Amino acid sequence: MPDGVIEPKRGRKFDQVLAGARQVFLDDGFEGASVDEIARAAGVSKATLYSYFPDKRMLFMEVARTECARQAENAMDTIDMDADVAQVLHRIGHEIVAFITSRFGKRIFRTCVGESDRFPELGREFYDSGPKLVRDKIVGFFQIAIGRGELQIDDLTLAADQFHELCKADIFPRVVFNMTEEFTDAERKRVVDGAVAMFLARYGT
Amino acid sequence: MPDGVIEPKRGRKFDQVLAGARQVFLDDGFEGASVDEIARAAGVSKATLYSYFPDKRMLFMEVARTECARQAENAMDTIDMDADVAQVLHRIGHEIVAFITSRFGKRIFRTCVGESDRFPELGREFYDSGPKLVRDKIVGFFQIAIGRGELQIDDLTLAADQFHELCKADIFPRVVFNMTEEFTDAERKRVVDGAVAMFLARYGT
DNA sequence: TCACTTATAAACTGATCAGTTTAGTTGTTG
DNA sequence: CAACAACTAAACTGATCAGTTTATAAGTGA
Repeated sequence: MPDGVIEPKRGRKFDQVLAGARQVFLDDGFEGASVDEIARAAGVSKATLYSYFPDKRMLFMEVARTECARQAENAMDTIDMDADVAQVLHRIGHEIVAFITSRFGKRIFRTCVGESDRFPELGREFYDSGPKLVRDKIVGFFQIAIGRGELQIDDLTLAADQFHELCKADIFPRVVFNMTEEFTDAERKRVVDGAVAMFLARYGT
Repeated sequence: MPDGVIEPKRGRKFDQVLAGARQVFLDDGFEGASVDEIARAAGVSKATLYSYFPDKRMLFMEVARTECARQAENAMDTIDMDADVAQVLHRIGHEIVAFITSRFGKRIFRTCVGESDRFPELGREFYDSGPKLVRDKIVGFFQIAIGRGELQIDDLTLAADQFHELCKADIFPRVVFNMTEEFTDAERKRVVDGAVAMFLARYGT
């Protein structure tokens, strides 16, 4: 066995199952998705699916974990922490808005919340692999900016949480209660500009 | 038929059914609650239950509507709009935190979010009979305070939404992702004080 | 070719649950 | 008492669905 490459976890169809599951879970949520449907979407038999994953929940967890990490990473990696404070906040704000209004963001949030009773570890799993990373990144940025004398903050984590929440004003309830499908650039700008202005009024120097 | 009193909607057991449904839905959510369980909790036969409500969804809607209105009303009615701005904001902030950390708040939110696919009108129903009322109340207060020269706000609804979101900083994710059961007074105070300070830094005169 | 692994379709099991039906009980009113 | 309404327990229907089993096929490596 040459083992030059990391072997695909088990069997050839592992990724195929995951991809099918991702699609169906994102369309239908956890309870809404049937395993037969997932198997069909994955182009795989149900027996094969169950040879990779012990049950539906574990399959869902795998999908959620993988996707969250992917999303949070490449959202935050695009941001240049050396830029002007207002500019960085604008960029972060727009990333946050983009996430909560995205298909994936809506879906994963809804499912985590809705299923959190029958699935208690899911919430924390999601939080740690998504929002938490973003918060840490924001706190890191605050420290840099404070060092530069551009911000003045005593409670760093509170400030990060406040900024995050500010970016959800107006938009979040409309998303979460299924009241608006798409948001215009103007709507996004209004909220992010408002968040940055408020944040700087409080913590700017 | 003397009709001196408004007759109880239909039959004697209407309220009994509603009370049972309220209890079980609040414990188990919509999908988690079984109609048999509701009937048992209400001390009523299933047939009787179905003589009052055409199906489970309508029963849930009735419970949600009734409860939301009740909650939103008596939360906001306790607030004296003539007091000092900072004081009013503190009171409103604590009411908001109290709601989102309450058993009812958690439960209704989770259910609305989780069920919003198979139940699209539920989200708006909830929003209109709860958060919307609060927002209108806050906007009303802003207008008074602006008249008094104590606040300076151009986009009133955005400001109201911002304040609402600020009061959820830190607490909301911990509630929604099932990470914290109870919050101390210190935790609540930290968030509400932070929200008021930030709000006044931006909009205070 | 043989042995082994991985896959497949399809039938099956067992459970849950919304909503209906049935056959009978209770309470009220005239 | 008779008629009627509201109510009851319990069985039933019909559907969904997670997870298993069976019997079979296809690819691979020695």
